[in-house]
Amino acid sequence: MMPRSETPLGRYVRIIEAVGAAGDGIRLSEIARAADLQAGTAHRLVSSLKEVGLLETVEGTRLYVLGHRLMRLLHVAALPSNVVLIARPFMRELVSEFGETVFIARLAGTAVETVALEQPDEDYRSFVHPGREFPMHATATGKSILAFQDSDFVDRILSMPMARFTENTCVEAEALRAQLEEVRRTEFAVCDNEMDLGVLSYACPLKLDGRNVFHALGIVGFGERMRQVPSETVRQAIAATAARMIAKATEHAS
Amino acid sequence: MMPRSETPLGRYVRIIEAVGAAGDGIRLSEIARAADLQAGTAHRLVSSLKEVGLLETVEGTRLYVLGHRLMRLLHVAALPSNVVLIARPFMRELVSEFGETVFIARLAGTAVETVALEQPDEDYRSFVHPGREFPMHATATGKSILAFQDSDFVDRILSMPMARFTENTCVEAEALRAQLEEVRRTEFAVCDNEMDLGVLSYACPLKLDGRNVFHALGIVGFGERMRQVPSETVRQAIAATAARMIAKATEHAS
DNA sequence: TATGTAATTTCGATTTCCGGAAACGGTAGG
DNA sequence: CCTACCGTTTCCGGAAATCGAAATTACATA
Repeated sequence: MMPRSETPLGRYVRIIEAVGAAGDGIRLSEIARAADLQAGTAHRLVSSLKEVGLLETVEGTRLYVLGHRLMRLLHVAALPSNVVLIARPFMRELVSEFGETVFIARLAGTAVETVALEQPDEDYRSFVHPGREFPMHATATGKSILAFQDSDFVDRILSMPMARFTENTCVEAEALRAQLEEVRRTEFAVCDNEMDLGVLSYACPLKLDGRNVFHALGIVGFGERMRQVPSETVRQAIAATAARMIAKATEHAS
Repeated sequence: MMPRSETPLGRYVRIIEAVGAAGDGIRLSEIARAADLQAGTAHRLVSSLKEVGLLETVEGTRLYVLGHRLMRLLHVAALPSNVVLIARPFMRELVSEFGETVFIARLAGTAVETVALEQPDEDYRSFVHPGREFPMHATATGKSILAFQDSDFVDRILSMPMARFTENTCVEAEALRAQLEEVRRTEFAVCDNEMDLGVLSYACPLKLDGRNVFHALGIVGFGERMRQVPSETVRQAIAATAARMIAKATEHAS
């Protein structure tokens, strides 16, 4: 028999991640495939997870979803939701400095979701709305967040089919990995014509708890207008603002 | 040796919950006590959890916090936070029907946190503010949420020291359990003079994902004014509104 | 430096877990 | 009705993880 290479705990976690990534229910066979387990083993592990309340089956079906206990942990761990309140004045500063839309996005599922938005008073149309979701591979905020996830997660995202929105949309895993490496180095991401035609956007990661990156601060507008300012200027401005926001948030927490 | 009474998985989860509940770092000895484990065992389990990225130690100390992998899982699993956007018009309906403040609270740590608020135009002072936290044992929203958690969690909350804000504040575990049972039955909770003097509030649970309760819809105002309407009328109104909100949210999700 | 507490490591006996394979029941589709 | 797939349960033998207790080491802080 082949020697065991992994601890049981690791398998449990992989299963949970597979179920979480699926979002709206996943079947046992898919779990087994995603976590690279044999059917019988997968069934036993999944049953244990269900037993302790980390997984559930949705009523009447054999689809697995994250369980009550895990969902509660999510709330108990109190993901920073007061961010928005703290962030607003900082975002307004950027809006008046550059005259463009400024927003905060966060990791949600396998995409990024807009959670806060400030825009110039004269702007009526905007590309982002609170609650709107964007793919990670074709947005500056998405790349800012993805760059700071561990490689398992990045692999999963990059192996999913990626939509091509424009000619500029990069859908090749290796090229994207290079972009992410650059983002890690500079803590700055660009999305130029990759999502909406004519739209340029910059972003930088937000380590709201001083440790992990699940949010990003972005600025977005028409490329023609945005390009009148050097990107380095924007980089410095949003990086500085991000730093002050984080300082405020951590001070607020203590 | 005594036979093992519990599966390792259950211990892992209890440890994670203990760390999550602590919020800003917890020491090994406290974990051992909270999860009812001997020091050596706790250390081994915690090390395994750290190994797979579910826990971390905060830089330079021996305090444990939830790890990157778990935090990401929580973000991945998080419901889209557009709840508030969906809720607003429904909440305004209730505001104009009763002329009182209406709000949504959610489980946050071991308390409830206000996440949305609508109040009558003429009201300047209010008892709830977005971001403000309230104890679970002395608020209608808190009881609405707590009533639908599993008994381990309820035990943990009720065994924590509970503040007595007024003469009406119930701080006895058994009496509170009875109240929770009533809330489970009626899906309706009352907080009469238990938190702020002269203030009466009602709430009902919100199963936003159709399955779990982590949010509650509440209405609050001065008791004198509020009591002019029969509580049954309020119950029916907020229950109906909650149902419509959930319908909207789930429809929106699909 | 002394002293107590917390953290970590060691130990052997025991239990659990693994993969592989095989069998059975249910269910959907042809 | 038959077939194919999925989910579920069972068996095995060996490898690995688990347990509590006790011993050792690190860390405070007096």
